[in-house]
Amino acid sequence: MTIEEAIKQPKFTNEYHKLMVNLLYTASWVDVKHQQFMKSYGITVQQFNILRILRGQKGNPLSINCLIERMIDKSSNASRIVDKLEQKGYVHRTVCTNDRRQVEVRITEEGIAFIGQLDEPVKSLQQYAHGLNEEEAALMNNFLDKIRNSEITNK
Amino acid sequence: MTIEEAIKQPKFTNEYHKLMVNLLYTASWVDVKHQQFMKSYGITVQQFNILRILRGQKGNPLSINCLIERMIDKSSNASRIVDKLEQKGYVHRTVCTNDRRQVEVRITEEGIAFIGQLDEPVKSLQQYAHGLNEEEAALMNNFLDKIRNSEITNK
DNA sequence: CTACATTATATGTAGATACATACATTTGCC
DNA sequence: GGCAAATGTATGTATCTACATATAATGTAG
Repeated sequence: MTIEEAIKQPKFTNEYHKLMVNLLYTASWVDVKHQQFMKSYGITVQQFNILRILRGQKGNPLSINCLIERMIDKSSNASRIVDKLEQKGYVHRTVCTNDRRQVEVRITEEGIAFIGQLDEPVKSLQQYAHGLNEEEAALMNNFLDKIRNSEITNK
Repeated sequence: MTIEEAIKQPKFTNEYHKLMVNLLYTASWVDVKHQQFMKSYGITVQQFNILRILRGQKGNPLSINCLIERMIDKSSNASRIVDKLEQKGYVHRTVCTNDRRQVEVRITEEGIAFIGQLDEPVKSLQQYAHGLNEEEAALMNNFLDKIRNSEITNK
């Protein structure tokens, strides 16, 4: 299905207009797929991303601020997402002794076990990118970076 | 800024993994820009999109279902978005006489005047796509369509 | 025509979100 | 040390969202 069909709009003013719409539409489409997948495991996409970031730390903790820096959608309430993960027993909070304003968030054994069980099925989500070959994927990564960086030059 | 820098992740497992993350991150980035812009005019992105769809109808009404079909992010509560627009006086609802289940949503004169005043400033949002030349934009549109269509073949 | 399924929209509800603000702690300056 | 600014996190609030359900109108099988 082309983007024109997907949103029943026969034509766009130009290729750039179409690109903005297509980008937002496709990302929303991918996001919904991720949401549905995560929901079937009783977790949200944001919770999953934070768990994965923490696992990548190999036992080292991260503060809430560091988590925000690494999140795909920089949420203003990472604090409450961590709340949920803590309720589920997947992460653990401790006050940082060096700087008592900071909170050290660490993944628990349960968290590691839980996310580990998702590793295989999660790969299927990446398959969405496989409509492209590796060269095309690399090119598109390049384009996406360019879009974000065009801000300064254009305004 | 590369996607690696943007989310402080030094490397991805492969170009496809990176693409999924980059797509979600960049779309969220663009979306936030749109949100901020629309907010400065007292409207949400979703409300704006519906208004623009209705204006494109040249006076012909659209049902709620038709609106959903044309929305970029197919919302489950288009009904309530139309509520907000009606409260602002930008659209008008009437029951369809042929099928009394349907609601005919029409843009009002006030709605046309309101959205008309946004035409020029909205163009600046499209500028985000101008980090690419027209050929690259077309190629990327092609890639985005491919990503959505890879679903069937891959699962 | 009646009964039941389907369609179109609206609404109730729990949870998530953005934004502003609060609170505690640390930093830097005098 | 004392005090204002800055920082890191949490929380209050209104709004938004997804999902389930309600309501009403239409279609259809018998």
